[in-house]
Amino acid sequence: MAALDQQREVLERQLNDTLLVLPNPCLASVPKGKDAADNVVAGEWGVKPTFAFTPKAHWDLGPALGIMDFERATKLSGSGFVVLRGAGARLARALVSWFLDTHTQRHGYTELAVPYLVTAQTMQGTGQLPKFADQLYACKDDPLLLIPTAEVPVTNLHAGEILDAAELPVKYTAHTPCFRREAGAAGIGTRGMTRVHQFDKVEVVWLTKPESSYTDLLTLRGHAEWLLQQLGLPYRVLQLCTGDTGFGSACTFDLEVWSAGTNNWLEVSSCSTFTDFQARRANLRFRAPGADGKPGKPQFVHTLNGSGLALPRCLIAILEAYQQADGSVIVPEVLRPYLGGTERIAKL
RNA sequence: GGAAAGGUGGCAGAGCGGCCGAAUGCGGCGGUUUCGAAAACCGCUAGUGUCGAAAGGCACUCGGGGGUUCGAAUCCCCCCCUUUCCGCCA
Repeated sequence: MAALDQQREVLERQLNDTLLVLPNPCLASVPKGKDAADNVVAGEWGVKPTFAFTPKAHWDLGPALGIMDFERATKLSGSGFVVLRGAGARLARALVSWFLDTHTQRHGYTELAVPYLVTAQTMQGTGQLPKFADQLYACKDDPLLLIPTAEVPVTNLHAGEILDAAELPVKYTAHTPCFRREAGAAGIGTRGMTRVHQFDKVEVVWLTKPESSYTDLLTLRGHAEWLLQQLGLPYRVLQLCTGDTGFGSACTFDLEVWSAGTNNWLEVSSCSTFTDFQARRANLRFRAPGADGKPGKPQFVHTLNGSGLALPRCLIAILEAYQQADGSVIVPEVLRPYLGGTERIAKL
C-alpha cells in the first residue's frame, strides 16, 4: 500500500510537471498562423505626424535634452538600463499618475501597490514558471524572484480563494517596475530605451466570469486604447495569430504605438484573456448561486490582463511625435496638469 | 542566448610593432584683414595626477584587466560596452 502511494505520488508529480508546460489553447476566433508575420491588423487609430524636418529618434532627442542618460546608466548597471533626469523623470511620473487616475476614476479600477518580489509559487500561478525561468531575475539568498510584470502579484492576489459571483468582475490596476533578463537582447528594436531590463508599467487585471470574459477583454483593451487616444499618439491594434499568442493566453491583442523617429510600430500594450489557465494554476474560483437558490459549486474565474501602459515606449512615442525643429518637445495636453503646467520640454 | 563588425583627442576619422600621445577634417580659442562682420589666411587646442609663483616639467592614459616583446593604440587571452543580423518580448 505504501509502495503504491509512493508510486502514485511520483506519477502525479510527473503528470503535474507535464501539465505545467502545456500551453493554453487559443479561442476558436483567433486567426490561425505560424508567427508574428501572420498577425492580423485589427484597426488603426490616428494620423502619423509629419515633419518639416527630419525627425530624430528618442536616443538622440533624450540625451540632447538632458532628460535621458544611457551612458551613466550603463556605468551603474551595465547595458539595458536608462537614467531619466529632470523633465524626463517627471514626465514618466506624470504618465504613471495619469494612467492610474484614469483607470481608477474613469474606468472603475481599484489601485493596488504590490510586492515586487514574489515566490516561485506565485510565478507559477500566472504561468511565468516553469517555462520562462530564464527570463526572471532571482535573489541569491532568498527564494524570491523579481516580477517581470504586475500581472504576477495582482492576478495571484486572490489565489486559493473562492470569490462571490456578485463581486465579479474584480478590476485592479497597479504600477510597478518590471524586471526582465531579456536574455540576449541585441540589435534593431533594442536601441535606446526600446527594450530595457527594468521599466515601469501600469497594468490592468480583471477576474471575471467565463461567460463575459471575451467581451470584458474588449472593454479592457478599450481602456488601454483610451490612453493612447488622449495622448494623441497614433497606434494600431494587432490580433495575434495562434502561433504568436503567448504560452498562457487564449487570445491576445497588442497595441502598437507609432515611433515617428524610427518609422516603426512599438508594442506598448498586450491585452489577453487567459480563460481559466491562470485560475487553475492559482486555484482562483468563484461561487454563483445554483438554480435551486442554494450555493453552487465553485468554478474557476477567467483572468484578463493588459498593459495600460508600458512607460518607456510611451515616452519614446511622445518625444518623437511631439518633437520640434529646435529639438524641444511639446507636452501632450492631458499630461500638463501633472507637470505643473509645463507645455514644452526644452534643453535648459 | 547565438553570429558578425567595432570601441583612438570636444566630434568625425587615419594609424595596425619602434619615426605615435597620435595624421587629417570639423568645432573651439587667439591673431591678421575689416568701419564692423563674414570669408580667407596664420597660430594654438586631449584628459587625469603631480611639481611649480609662473613659464613649464614629470608620470599615467588610444574601452578595462592580464600577457607576448628590448619596445604595444598596433600581436595574444579574458571581461565590459556599442552597432548590425537571428531569436524573444512591453
